[in-house]
Amino acid sequence: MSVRQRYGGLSGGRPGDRLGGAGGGWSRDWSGSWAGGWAGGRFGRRFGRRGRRLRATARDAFGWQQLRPGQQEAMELLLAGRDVLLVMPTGGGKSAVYQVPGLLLDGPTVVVSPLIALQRDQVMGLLKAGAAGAVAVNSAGSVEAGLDQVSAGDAEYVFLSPEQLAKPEVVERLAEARPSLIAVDEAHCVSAWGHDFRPEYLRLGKVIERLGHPPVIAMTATAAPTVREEIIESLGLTGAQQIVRGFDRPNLNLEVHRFTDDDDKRTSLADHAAGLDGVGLIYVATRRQAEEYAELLKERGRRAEAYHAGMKSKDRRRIHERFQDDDLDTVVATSAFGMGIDKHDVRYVLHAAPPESLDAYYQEIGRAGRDGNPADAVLFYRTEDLGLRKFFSGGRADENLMRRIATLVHEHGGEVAAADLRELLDIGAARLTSHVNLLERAGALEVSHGGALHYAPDGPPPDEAAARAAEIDDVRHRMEDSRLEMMRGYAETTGCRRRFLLEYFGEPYERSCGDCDTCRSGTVTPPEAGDGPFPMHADVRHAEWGHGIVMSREQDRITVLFDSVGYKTLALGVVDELLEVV
DNA sequence: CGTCTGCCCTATAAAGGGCAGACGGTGCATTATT
Repeated sequence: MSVRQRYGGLSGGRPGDRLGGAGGGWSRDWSGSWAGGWAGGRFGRRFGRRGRRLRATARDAFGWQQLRPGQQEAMELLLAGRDVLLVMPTGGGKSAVYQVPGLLLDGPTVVVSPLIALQRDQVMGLLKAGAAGAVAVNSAGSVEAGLDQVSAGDAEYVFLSPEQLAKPEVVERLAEARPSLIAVDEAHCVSAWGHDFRPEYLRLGKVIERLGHPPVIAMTATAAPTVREEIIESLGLTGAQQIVRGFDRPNLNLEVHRFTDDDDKRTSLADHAAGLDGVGLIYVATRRQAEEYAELLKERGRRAEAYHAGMKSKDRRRIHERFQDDDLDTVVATSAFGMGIDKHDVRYVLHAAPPESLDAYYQEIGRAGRDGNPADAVLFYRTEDLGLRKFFSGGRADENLMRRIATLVHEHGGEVAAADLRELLDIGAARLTSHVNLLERAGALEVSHGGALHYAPDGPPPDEAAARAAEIDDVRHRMEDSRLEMMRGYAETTGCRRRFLLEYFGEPYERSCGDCDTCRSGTVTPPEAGDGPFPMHADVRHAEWGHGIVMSREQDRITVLFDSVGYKTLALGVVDELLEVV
């Protein structure tokens, strides 16, 4: 399957909606979204009756006087039975998009949420609004009691983690309640966490099927095309409509400060942060750095605290509260601090090290300037800092282990309990799940409702299955490496940074913003006029890497997203013989 | 992949070089122990 087929197909369902070969955009849904901002209106007219019902419910049950076009469009699609992928900035009102239709549809709404803290916030908000019952089913409380509440019809909204949904008995209970809507919150976790950290994320597609596949909405604040594609594929969304609201945040001042020496960088960042007004965030790569930088800022007279997952949950909660209440100037954090931040006047987000992808970077700097006032997004960068990210993404799957798993299940011939396999192989649950996930994608294993494994009737023999699974894992790692390379590209580009970011997210932006550090310093070469040999978003074929899509063009180079190896930046003049438009 | 830690080594003695090995993020759930 080609990138274009996948992208085009993803927003499909209504063929007339696609731009047929015009080459200017991938689908009308997208072009309408990124150009339109909030100023829509066409959907309200098109779905008059549903729109009125939705607006009335929003007003009567939640007290919202108006719905934004992106919200209403998504809600109407859900009421019409469609699956939706919604990419909308935090603070754009993503929660409303499932809450309102949830009330109108007959049956509970299942909300998949990655953090217990987020589940708690959402439940409290809903109960406060008083619109309907809500319950979180997780290890912080009684799972049994929560499910009873659902069975009794007392909970319109049920919040669960993917781990709860990996338990067959939980899914059975939910299925009996006949859910009418499934919302997957923070859906980028599917791609970011599913493959190793929290492999249950990759099982959600099966869960959705088991729950009868009611309309599904997957929601996230930031996702590049490859990530969107992965979410849709992994969740098994059918004919999903993508609603992508503009990525551009003109009030964010984009800068990169480059260093060769780590001490210089540290001092420079601390001095810089100490001179900034307002409340801000500093992202660091390790827990230890969080402590160190917090100390440096305290020495400079700022109210700063570290935040990372190694701290007591009580202290973490306290720091979060103080941050919200302006009782701190700066929180110095690992990636642990982020989801659940609801603060609109964050004036700066500084990075002491690059994250693993531009998706993660944009997610993190997106926490600045939600109020629309100017805010700084400054990356303090050394090339060496990419090494740690490479390490974190490391770990290739173990082909031998996969061969052993496949062989065991194959020879057994029937249903094998996961627990038995774990004991037999002496490995942890996460390790088993991630390897089983790969074997499943290779078409060798199937997981039944009860959670047991069996060999796929038409599956390849164990050896071949393991090899195929290893190849799937390999492609993913190549993709991941290329995403890190794009992070490097952003940090090291002499072109317009805003353009680099937006084109990464698939928004054509063939100009310079005039406002980022590179534009101001005059290093930006003017974008190439006209079409050139490789137009934006053209399908191309490379002699070695096969099919790809042109993601960005500069005067002397282009960046192509290849199906097999991810992002590659190619020098024009050199590459012309190897690359052709197809 | 890069950095930090701890140890050995040298040999007027002290401090610093060299080297091997450890460590590095995100959270769910569950279980055993106070």
